[in-house]
Amino acid sequence: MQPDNYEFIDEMLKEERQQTILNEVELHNRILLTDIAEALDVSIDTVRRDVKELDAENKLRKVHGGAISLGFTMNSTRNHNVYKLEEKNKIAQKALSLLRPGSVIFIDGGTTCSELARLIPQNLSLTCFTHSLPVASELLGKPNITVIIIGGEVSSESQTTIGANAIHNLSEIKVDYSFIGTGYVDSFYGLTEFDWDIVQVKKAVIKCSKKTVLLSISEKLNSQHRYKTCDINAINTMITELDPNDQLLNSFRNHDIRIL
Amino acid sequence: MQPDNYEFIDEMLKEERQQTILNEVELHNRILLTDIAEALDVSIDTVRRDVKELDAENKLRKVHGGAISLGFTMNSTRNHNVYKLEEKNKIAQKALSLLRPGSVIFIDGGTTCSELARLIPQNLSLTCFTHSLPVASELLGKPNITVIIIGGEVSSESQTTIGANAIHNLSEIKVDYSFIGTGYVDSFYGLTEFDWDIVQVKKAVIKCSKKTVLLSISEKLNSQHRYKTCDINAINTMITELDPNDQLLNSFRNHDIRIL
DNA sequence: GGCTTTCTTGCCTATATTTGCACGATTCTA
DNA sequence: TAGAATCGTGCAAATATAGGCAAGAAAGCC
Repeated sequence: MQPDNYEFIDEMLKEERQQTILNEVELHNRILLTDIAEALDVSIDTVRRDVKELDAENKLRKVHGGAISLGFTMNSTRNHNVYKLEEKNKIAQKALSLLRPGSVIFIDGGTTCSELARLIPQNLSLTCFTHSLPVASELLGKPNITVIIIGGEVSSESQTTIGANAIHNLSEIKVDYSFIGTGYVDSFYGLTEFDWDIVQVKKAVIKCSKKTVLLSISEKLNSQHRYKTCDINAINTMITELDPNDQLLNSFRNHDIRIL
Repeated sequence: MQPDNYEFIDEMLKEERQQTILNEVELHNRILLTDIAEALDVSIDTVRRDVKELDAENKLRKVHGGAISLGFTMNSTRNHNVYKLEEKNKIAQKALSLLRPGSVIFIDGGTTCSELARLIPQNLSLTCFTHSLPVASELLGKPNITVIIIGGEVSSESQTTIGANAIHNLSEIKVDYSFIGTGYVDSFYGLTEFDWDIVQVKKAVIKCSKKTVLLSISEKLNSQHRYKTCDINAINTMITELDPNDQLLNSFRNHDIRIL
């Protein structure tokens, strides 16, 4: 989120401040307390108190570290993660450029993918498969998007469907692009995860996609964990918040990957 | 706010002063009492009294430290569905009494069913099927509940999955209880809906349930619409916010329905 | 005009609200 | 599980508020 330039007023009334916060939440769907505190030049405690009051009045929902709009979507989904939101926003912006009218795509779970879902423009018509509840919620408001949820048992941790049923359902579809996230990525070890069930689903996703696009913040580069989703070669396009020429991406250039 | 240069009048009448204050509020959307007091060269107490009177006359809204224009806050009242929330809560409370540890249940979409999902206690272990995203979200926080989403195309209006895929998925399961809502219910015409697709899904839900529980606010009693979900006899238990002996429920007593 | 009554205004004091800070508890991420 | 971020609470300083009081102005009455 780019902290907007608020009109700088020496003394802001509490009501004004709360109204400003509400406007920001409605505009961006979510805010960070720290951003608001800085933008409005008040202490974080004050913002925290304001948000708490607004929450009590049912004007928004307070979450750890920020607040989210309680608009039509029930993105009241538990803990909205606001970590590295700016980077994720940048990645999602780049990913948008791959979308064409009429495309059939899959969107994975995770905050970066949710951000992509959120940014998809109203006037773009798409068919979107997803196994992520937050992603489905983000997409629901957009009139030109057909949303299809992959059924199955819901993992409360990832808020996605997992398990045999989900994997089976994935085996019966074919999409043009899948946009997936990962816990860890390394040019040698490929994509890895902490959780076994998640790996199985991601494998199924990759299998049902003509092209696979990896969305990952640079922080995850050159890290690995226990269970392997796929080789790095299985990825067709890789998007980070970095400039494509950044040296941090050097080790990925030998592979047949498009880097955005 | 730059204190405007008011025409300096040695003795300003109370009426004039209040009009000036009103003008300022309309112009800037907000004022600080201290600014006004200084600008008009009267004591802060006088301004405070003026603003208090104007507030009582509904000309502006007094807040701590200042006043804001009435138009300023109007924009934020998006209707959030809190319609008849108390009744729905009462219904959900009654429905809770049907739940037993280990039960396998289905929960329909709609605000009454969401309320039921919200109220399910943390320590009750259940397997819950649902085709409603909001219901799934409510259940996700509860550690002892296995949540399974029925896959399919998502209807943005109802925030539930519908269509052939959802119906097929429902045909492959069997649950002890299903808790369903309805658009309209009448002892003669049965359960009816405005939307054809919704009806098809509800039929599939009823078919996969050993027992079907209808949750409906009394407002919907004795109303009907275009498409029929099922006869009233298909319902095993009916729950409204009314006392089970209420005369409004008389026409349902001839049928083999348990009324809670 | 003289008198009282009412209204307005400013000042004072006790109380309430707002705000920022400190510190331990809690939650989140890795 | 460790480290960091965030949260909640209590506290103190600054500011705002409510209500009482009194001086002065305005209005009504004789």
